Amino acid sequence: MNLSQVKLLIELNRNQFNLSAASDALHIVQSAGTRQLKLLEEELNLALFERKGKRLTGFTETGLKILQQAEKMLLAQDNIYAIALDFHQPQSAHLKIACTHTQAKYFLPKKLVAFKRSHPKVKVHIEQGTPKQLVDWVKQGQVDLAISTEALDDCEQLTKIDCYSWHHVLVVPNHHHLIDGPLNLAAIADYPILTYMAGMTGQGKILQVFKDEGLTLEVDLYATDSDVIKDYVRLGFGVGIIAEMAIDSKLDKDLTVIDLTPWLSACTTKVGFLSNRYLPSFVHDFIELVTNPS
Amino acid sequence: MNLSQVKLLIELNRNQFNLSAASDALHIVQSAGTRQLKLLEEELNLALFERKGKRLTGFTETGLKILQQAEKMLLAQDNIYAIALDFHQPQSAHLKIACTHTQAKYFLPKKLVAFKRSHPKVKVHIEQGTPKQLVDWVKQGQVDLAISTEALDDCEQLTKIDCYSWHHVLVVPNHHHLIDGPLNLAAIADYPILTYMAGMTGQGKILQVFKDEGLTLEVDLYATDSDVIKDYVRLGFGVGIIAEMAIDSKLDKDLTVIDLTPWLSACTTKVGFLSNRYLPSFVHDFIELVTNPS
DNA sequence: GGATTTTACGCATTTCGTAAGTATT
DNA sequence: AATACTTACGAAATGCGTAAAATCC
Repeated sequence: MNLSQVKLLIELNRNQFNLSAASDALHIVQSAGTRQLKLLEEELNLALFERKGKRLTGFTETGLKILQQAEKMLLAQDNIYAIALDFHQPQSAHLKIACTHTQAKYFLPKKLVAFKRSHPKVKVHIEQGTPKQLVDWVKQGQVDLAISTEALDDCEQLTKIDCYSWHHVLVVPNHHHLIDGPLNLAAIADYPILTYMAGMTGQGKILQVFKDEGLTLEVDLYATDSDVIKDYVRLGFGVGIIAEMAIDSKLDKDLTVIDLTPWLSACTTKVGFLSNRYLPSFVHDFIELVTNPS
Repeated sequence: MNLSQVKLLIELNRNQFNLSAASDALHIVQSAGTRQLKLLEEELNLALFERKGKRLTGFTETGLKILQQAEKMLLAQDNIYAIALDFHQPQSAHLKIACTHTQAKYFLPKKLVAFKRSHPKVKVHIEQGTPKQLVDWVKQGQVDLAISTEALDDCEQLTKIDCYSWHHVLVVPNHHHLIDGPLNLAAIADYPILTYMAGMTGQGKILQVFKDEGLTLEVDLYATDSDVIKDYVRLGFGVGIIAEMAIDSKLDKDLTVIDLTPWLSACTTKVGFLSNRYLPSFVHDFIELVTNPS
């Protein structure tokens, strides 16, 4: 067996079993690709691919198992190069974080200040997206880690560590009627609701709680962004349900914040990363930072 | 990079950084080994080994990190060959189990009967040893899995799944004084105790419970084997504390079994294996069998 | 007919082994 | 002196590219 043969398997998988395309990806002529595949199948003495005449149509059952191991081999190889790179230019290192808007704006800043203090030369990238996107980016190795309340748990491959727990709060304009009357879910449901998009920042949990009470929420605005929600609350569109850390006690004096802990259970924000992938020490340092309270 | 270079790293680690020995292990002449190491270090542009003049004395810090990835690469490669082998001769397959005496004699039999029924052609090996040995054997790949109550949890690399929970029982000859009087730990501690060796079958838990009560146990016989303990109980050496599943209601009619659940908490027997290592489907079937209540 | 895979042949590169030389214990 | 590593050189093996043939859609 050969590393180029292993790479060929990966590329065949990426290119819908097209030998020509896979060979191109490896910068060899197509006939060389055919030959290497043939050699590998001969060495293992089994068919890695289903064939329709000469064309490859997919992996065999055994081929699929072998592909999985092939991916592990190449990941480890990539890690070796990453380690070497890390050795040569620790200074020009890049920390790539994927997270949602709420984390980027309200959780990360103080963490990154601390991180920059201990690692002044590391460049930081913050990629924003939906929780599902974050997970994809981590899986594909585009980013080092993802910080999110959602979607991380759905992915088996990711190692997850808790960062912190928090609650949702209700935000209304000052002097809103809800402030005076007795508070309960039914009272809230009387107003148009502004909150997060599906799959973001614990939104599913919010809707579920109202549904369990037999209440239908009239959600008038779905946003990815806590600030957008707050602004439309200011404009009188309705009442907002957002994450508690999205409240800025100085800037949000025109809003009244109402505790929802009696009704909504806590959410836990986590950091997720691929434990198989080599991560430079500064990435581990950063994970340590975000998973330890303040 | 090259698979033979990767193998060379592994062999250098196994052979105390002796290039000649490592080269021998790879069936190449020593000069070829030197050359490959040089090529690899040149490609990565870093020193993998500490050197004293020409001699290699150990891995550098970076070299050690790379060694770990190299081991992952070769493990995945071995897995590919294992998958191919599994494909060609599923019939001549061998299931290698490591466990303690108690598991081999009192837990495995009914499981293996069921396993043999569904996989008649698989040959079964049962390797007995102390819990620590079992863990080593699994880590080194000498066996497919270990079944034990102890030591598995100490090993990070192993994947552990619970098999079943059980309690310790007190065994005494019929008509023993302990049967009539009020039972408590102090009463038991009045007699010489026969039980397992340190590190076996929940022994640590037993001693601890007595110690917590301020009692010192007079252990007159430590054994690895429940049957040995029972026999010496029969001979009047003292009272035995053994695992409940080691009682055979038919063969042990001359012994009285006394429940210890009020004092000793439950033990959990687990199966441990390397999740990185490829295990043929019949091994997974067996794990399923032992982790599901019969 | 265009795209894809297989096979054959010659050339370039890689890697090995032999052998001689250098350093370490 | 024995062991361990490096370097030089020719030989063997591996792997590539070109080109032509076969097959699929």
